[in-house]
Amino acid sequence: MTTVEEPARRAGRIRDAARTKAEILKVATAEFARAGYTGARVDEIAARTRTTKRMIYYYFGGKEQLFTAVLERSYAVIREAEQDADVEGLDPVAAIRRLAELTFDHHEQHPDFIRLVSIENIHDAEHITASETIGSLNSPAIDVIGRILEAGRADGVFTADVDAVDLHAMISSFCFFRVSNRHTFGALFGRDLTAQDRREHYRTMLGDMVIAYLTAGGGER
Amino acid sequence: MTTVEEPARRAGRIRDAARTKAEILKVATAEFARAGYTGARVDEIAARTRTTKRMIYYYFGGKEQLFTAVLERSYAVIREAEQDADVEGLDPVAAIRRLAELTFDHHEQHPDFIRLVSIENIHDAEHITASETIGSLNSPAIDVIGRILEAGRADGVFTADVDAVDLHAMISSFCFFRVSNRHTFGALFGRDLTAQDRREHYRTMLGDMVIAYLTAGGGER
DNA sequence: CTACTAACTATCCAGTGGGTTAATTAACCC
DNA sequence: GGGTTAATTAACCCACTGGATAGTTAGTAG
Repeated sequence: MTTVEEPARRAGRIRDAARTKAEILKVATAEFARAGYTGARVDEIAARTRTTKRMIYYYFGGKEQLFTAVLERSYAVIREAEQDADVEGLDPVAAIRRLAELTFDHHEQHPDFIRLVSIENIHDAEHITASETIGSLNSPAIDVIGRILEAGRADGVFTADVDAVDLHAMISSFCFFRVSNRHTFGALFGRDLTAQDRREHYRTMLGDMVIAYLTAGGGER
Repeated sequence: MTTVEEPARRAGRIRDAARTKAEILKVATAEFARAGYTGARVDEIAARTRTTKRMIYYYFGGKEQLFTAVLERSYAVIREAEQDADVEGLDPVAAIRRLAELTFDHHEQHPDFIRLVSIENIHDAEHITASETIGSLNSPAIDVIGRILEAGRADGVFTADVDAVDLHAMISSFCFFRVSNRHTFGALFGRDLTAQDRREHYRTMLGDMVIAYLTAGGGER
């Protein structure tokens, strides 16, 4: 009724390349995390965007490149978070525990990122490997751990023979597994690793484990 | 050449339901592990089998049920392996270390299983949850750990306040992550967690970590 | 030897999904 | 304000994919 043509009008048809691109990335991140690389549908991503499918190909080239872009952005977010990790001024033991807790918190707060990493591993990390922006710059977390380890050994409190990368692997494995495998673990053992009333328990457990390992008498083995 | 007709002949056209079913399962396991649930192609699975696609639907009903069957069989294999874990007669510390090493070895030897579990987690463990054969029976590993923990606490060597399920999570997380995330970890930090010349290093590291945690003075935190 | 059933093969189909072609329009430059 | 380009839309394409239909043959019971 009323004024004839132009039904509803294409409302927000304002041109903003940056915004459109960012919106596609955001939606794509959620969709890839939800359904996996193959399971994600380009049409579905487009539908949840204010743009069309063609825009995805216009800006990213294809599904594969879109997924790579999603990974690149996700890793960039993490790196930023790691930059903010402030453990200066703490003694080595407290610093490591703090860092482990930060890792724990970060994994908990970004389940979508965990899923993307799992998905990328299913695909043998081929996108990350091909990407130039991801593989190059090292994680700041490694440097921080390295410095704490050094200080701890100088103090004589850390006796374990590990380097920063391996310790990072140890901490990450616990945090990552708790989120990534919570579904199968819950189904198999009837225990929700991410239940809120167990959160502190696991957070403490992680810190205890790492510190115990680092400060162990060195007698065992 | 030689005898005319019947080119090669449908050689092994012998009827054997069990063998056909087993072959489909075997091929499907590899294909799902390789490409993920959505990425796996029923046609491809059929092609790698001595049978046809129709047989898959004949025996399993559909792609979804086939994947569930693959998971069920994979978990059954693990359970069998866990049954064989012989740690009787060892003192608690040695027993736990041995069990951790067995877990380590098993994860290393079954990367396809790791991938399947990762894939199933991406799908929120919906297949396992729906399956009747998997969720029901508990893992024998939990019972073994439980008994060792009890003995260790009775001896006074284990001071940590953990139960069997959580300790299993701790051990599994390290072993699982090392295999499941080796690609992204390698790409990011330039370290191959599954390199053969590092194998002993990580195996020892795992045992040290778990024992240190269990026997820690309990002073920290 | 016949009849019957389980195991198996060949072929087709409708919907889907990544990608494309081509036309349109907003913004920016001078 | 005319022209150029970047951003955007609409419609189409066709290989692929899970699944289905229907027909065939090996084994076996009587």
